[in-house]
Amino acid sequence: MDDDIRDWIASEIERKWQAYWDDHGTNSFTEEAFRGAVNPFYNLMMFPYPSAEGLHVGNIYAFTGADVHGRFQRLRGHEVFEPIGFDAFGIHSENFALKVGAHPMDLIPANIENFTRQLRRIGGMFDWDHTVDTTHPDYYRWTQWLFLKLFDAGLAERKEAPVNWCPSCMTVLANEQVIGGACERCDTPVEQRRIAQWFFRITDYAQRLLDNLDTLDWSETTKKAQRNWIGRSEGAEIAFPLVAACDATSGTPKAIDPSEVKALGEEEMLRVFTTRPDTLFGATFMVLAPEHPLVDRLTSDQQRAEVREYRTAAAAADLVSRQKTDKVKTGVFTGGYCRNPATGEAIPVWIADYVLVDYGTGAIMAVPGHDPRDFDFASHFGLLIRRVVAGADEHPDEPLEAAATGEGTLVNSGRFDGLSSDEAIRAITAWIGERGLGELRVNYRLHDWCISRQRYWGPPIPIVHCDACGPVGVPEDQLPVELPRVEDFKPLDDGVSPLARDEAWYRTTCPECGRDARRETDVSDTFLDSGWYFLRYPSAGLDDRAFDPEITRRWLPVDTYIGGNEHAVLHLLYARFLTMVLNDLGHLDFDEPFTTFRAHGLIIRNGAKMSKSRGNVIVPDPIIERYGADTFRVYLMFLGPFEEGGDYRDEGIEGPRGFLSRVWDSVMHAEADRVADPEVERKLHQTIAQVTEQLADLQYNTSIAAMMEYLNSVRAGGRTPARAEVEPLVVLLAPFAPHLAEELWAHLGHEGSIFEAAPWPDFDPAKAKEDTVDLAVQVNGRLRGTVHLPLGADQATAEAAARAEENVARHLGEGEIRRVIHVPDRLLNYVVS
RNA sequence: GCCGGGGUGGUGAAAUCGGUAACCACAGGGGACUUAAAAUCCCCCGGGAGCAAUCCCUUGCGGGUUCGAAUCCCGCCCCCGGCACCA
Repeated sequence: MDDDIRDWIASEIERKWQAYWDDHGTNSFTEEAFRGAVNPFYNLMMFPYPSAEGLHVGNIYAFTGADVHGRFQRLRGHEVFEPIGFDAFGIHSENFALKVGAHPMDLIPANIENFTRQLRRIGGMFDWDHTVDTTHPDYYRWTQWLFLKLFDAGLAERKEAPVNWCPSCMTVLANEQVIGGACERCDTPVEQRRIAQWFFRITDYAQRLLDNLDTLDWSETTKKAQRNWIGRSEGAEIAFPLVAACDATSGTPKAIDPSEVKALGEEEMLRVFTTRPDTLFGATFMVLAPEHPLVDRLTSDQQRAEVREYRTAAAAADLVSRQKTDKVKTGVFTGGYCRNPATGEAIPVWIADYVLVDYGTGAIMAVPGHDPRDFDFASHFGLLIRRVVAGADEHPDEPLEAAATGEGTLVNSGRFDGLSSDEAIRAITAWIGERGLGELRVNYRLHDWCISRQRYWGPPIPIVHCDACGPVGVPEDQLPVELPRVEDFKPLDDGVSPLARDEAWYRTTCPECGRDARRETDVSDTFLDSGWYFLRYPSAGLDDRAFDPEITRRWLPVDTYIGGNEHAVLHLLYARFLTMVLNDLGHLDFDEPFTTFRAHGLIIRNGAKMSKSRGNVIVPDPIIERYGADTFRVYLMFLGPFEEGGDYRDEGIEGPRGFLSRVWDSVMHAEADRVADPEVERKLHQTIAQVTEQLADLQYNTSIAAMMEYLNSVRAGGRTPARAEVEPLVVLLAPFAPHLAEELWAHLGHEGSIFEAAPWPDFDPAKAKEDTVDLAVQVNGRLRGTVHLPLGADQATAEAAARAEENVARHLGEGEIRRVIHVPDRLLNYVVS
């Protein structure tokens, strides 16, 4: 029975050790040990959404990679906290419930039970005493508390805003949830609607979110994604005085009498943001977003009908077609003019949907000579295009055939002619700044975080609307505002939350004045649930506060966070923002939640990401039943670099299976009373060095390869291993194959869990050191032989040996030796001609 | 278009402070054991020439630097992911 790994693999030994861990609390802590942890390590992985389908291979890949890291840190002497939980609120669960005609309150517990079973089965080192379910009132009570903290701090505000509306899901989507103008979930084109929504003022934190990135040990791709998302740009805000319409039929700028401008008054300004204030002299017209508040003021009677028609069309247009960048530019002239503060010319004001209302000021100065979009627009409508920047070989009055976006010096710009663009940015801004018409300014693409959802399956936003007092926060001692069980939770096309149909629930009294009032009937975004769960884990179960200050100080920030890069901007940015807010409010003494973040790669099968629609999904359970969790874990980690993912091939698991089988066989038959062979011992220490170094860096595939190579040398020629040769291997392998390692550790006569008892093998450089090397011998850079030499042999020794090689000698005979390059212990290269 | 990551045998992939390209596996071929199969074990396995020794070619393409380039530099091509009318 010892000889065949299949006897233990599929069931008994793995289940035996899983039961052992539960019974002995191997993966959890006593209260005292938890609070008093000396060398704590918080190992976090992104918690799953408990779908009806169960864990998929992608989940298991991510969790295994994180678990290997946690188990490694534990064997290295840390007290490792490795929690798991369930992100169970949200539209995904709600839509699934609607589809199968069930209630999420009934479905979720069953899904969680199934997930829990699967998570245990894969042998994760999870602390089941500190788990979290975002749909449980004990959790979302504190999600609501968090909302109130932001509300009290003035960081949550209600405003009517154009929002992305998915007509299929019938809900508002965050900008982040709109992918290419369509709903990220159902691909339905998104429409615009104006609804009063709750927003978190994440834009207040834009610069800090950007700056702190430099201090974080995160995957570079993730940091870059965040930087792009925050989208800082430097430029200037410039005010263009409004002037009355002169000749509404003309689209060309015309000089205007200064006295006329004065008479009209300059108090009314159209403000624009530009990154190119150096091109101000080339601004020959203005463009407002159709929704811009000044459109009515600017529109002349003559143009009114046309403007109204365009605005109506723009408002109705879905965002997909509106955001198409390759369509012909559209727009209409308002009949209004502004005065270019640099040239003094009156320039026409247009509206067009290529200008976005929610970026910058919602208006631009159009510089068609040097901006491709403005060039397209001007060409299409016959507006003036003026060159104000010229390259070294370009004439100032040379006509432009396309927007010139390159560097150059200023022309047609009055006293600024001849300055470089860089110099002119500061000079021109300062010049118009003297008249109070401009200043340097920074803009961000980041938008405030809309957290309102007109849906059912989420935590109610803890606000009461009172006619007298306005929106009032629910007092903390009345939390949670429980989500009622509503049987008819299907969203309707009226944009009203399902909770608004439950009058008994929403009717209440104002906490401040006691008069009749109405509860907020929107629920909050799932990203709020997941934005703080890592704070709750260590304090899970505490019912008097969201998180305990002492425990939090000891365990946070998170040491290592592992998850998918699909959350690079949404989840990770929100979590950072909330942490900063809690830091500012004195609830946390750190302002970045995740010291180290690593994004894992994707599992590819048959050339594509696994998905149901592609039909290339692997259901993990049967594989685990057949091969065991350990084999599956090793296989997944061996596929390719963890941070890059890999191709899943069904036959590939045979390699790891055979490897574990040979480990088993080698340990079972090892001779206890023999000392290690010196050659094998050398190899062992080289392996210890490599595995130790690479595990710390999540380089799992090469660590496994190193262990396989070592085992091959242990078993070379069918020799019987000595115990001293294989016992350290059991420990090295334990993070990957924890059950097998436990069983073999016990077989070797040790008491207790390997993760509690075993020291990580010591690396001894002296023992790893080779005393001979194979030196490559090249002639003119081509390999002509190798010579076996003592380590550290000098050039004379190396040359003597090299010249004695027949093949080397032959090639040296071809010419005269011009040069000899000797890299000790690596190579010898003769340059011959 | 912009920003990341990548392109190496039949396949997954190693090797990147420039120094023997292809570790470790999978698939394939051959052999041992077996009545047979499975399992297990051993050998071969980038391409070409050669009986062999050995030689030539090969890290997406084209140049360059260097005694020496998968690795560094310049110019391209392709694939994956993200962002995208953000002024």
